[in-house]
Amino acid sequence: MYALIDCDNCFVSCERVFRPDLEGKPVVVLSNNDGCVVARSNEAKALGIKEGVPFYQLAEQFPGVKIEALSSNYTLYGDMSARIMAIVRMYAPRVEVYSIDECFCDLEGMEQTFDLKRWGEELAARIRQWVGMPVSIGIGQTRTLAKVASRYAKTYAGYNKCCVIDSDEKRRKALAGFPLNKVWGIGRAFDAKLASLGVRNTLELADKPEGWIRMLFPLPFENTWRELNGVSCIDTTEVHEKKSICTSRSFPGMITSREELRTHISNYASRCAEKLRRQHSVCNILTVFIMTNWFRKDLEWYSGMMNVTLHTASANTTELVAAASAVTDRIFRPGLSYKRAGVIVSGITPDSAIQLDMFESDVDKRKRLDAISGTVDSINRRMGTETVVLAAQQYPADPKTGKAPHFKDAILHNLRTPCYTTNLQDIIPVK
DNA sequence: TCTGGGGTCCTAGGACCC
DNA sequence: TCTGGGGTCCTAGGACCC
Repeated sequence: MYALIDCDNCFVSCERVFRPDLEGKPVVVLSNNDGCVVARSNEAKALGIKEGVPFYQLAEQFPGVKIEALSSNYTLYGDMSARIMAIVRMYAPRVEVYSIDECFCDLEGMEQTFDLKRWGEELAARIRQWVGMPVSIGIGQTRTLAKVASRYAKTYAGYNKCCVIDSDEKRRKALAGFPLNKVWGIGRAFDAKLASLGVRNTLELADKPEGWIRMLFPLPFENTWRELNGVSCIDTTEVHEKKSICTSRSFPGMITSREELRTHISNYASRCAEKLRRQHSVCNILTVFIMTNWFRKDLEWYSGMMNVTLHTASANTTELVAAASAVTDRIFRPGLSYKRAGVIVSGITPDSAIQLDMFESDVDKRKRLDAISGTVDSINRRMGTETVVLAAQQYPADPKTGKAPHFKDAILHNLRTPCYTTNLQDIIPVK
């Protein structure tokens, strides 16, 4: 059996722990640049606020309605998440963190000694008490069925935050009442396709013969179908080495200057290098992409993307920034207004086994550059991110203050809440 | 005026190699 | 006039997840 522990409206709930005045109100949390709605309270969902709507449209859609909106505060959410996962680990030996707001537990061997329904109820109550986060727990024979169960636990208060599907009878009953587009692995496109094939609910899909699935759907979909039938075949065991790492941003305004774009891209490359070093990896492919504003139909649309293969795999800031900068020059088209750009690194291998280039002439230079990156990392860890950066990452100084703005400030967060749990200055006073 | 960011896997076509 | 078979790599796009 598997359990899914899933936070209820995670980002909103994190904020409410420190802002109890937000309880009972429609609350939304926004994406970077306060662009889109990424999380909603139940009250906001009940109003009909859809996920992903642009923030500025809320005022048009809901005139006169008081909606509390907050910028996203990932430092806070990450810390809250870590606390929750730590509690789950006290309750189950094998925990797979699947995302910031959910984790799976492999419960093999626990069925005999525990009443799983009570186990789940206790865990949910403990997380609520210790961290303040409401969670819903679903338990089933496969991870997909655990997901189904967690949705029931979330939707109906009668489950007391934990729903267990532990018999074929319960499985069939649960699937018969389950909308296809809420199944893990079925998105808009498959939902539409299934509808056109006359499949009306999840049980009807599960009952289709294997050959039918295989003929009409791509490979990964077969796994979803098997899981619905109680055959576990989707593994979420944590992978420590990612296959690709991406740093990208949309700009609050638009960028026309090559130099400004290059400065941003240098910062993305630097972030990618840091992420690589954090997971003890190196990459040998670096991709840069830039694009104009998709939504501005009155402006020319352009999207440029280019790879560069590094002679020697690297996680070195200097080398990745130089590579990214060179690629940027090749895809940059003057006269356009750019809205979004990013750097992707791939071809990732462990940094313990770097294959040197046959023609690498100056191995010592590489070692020196790596040592510099390591030193910069430790300074920035201690003194704060971007205390030390390459000159290429530096934005022009503000003429008024004479100070150069930081990359981390290049995003708008007008409705930002404090880092209650990670910054001493932000700790709330207790009277 | 204002429209997120970070991943995974799969497929298909074109360029190029032998 | 007739025009193969087996690869790799890159690009681009589409599906899904959070």
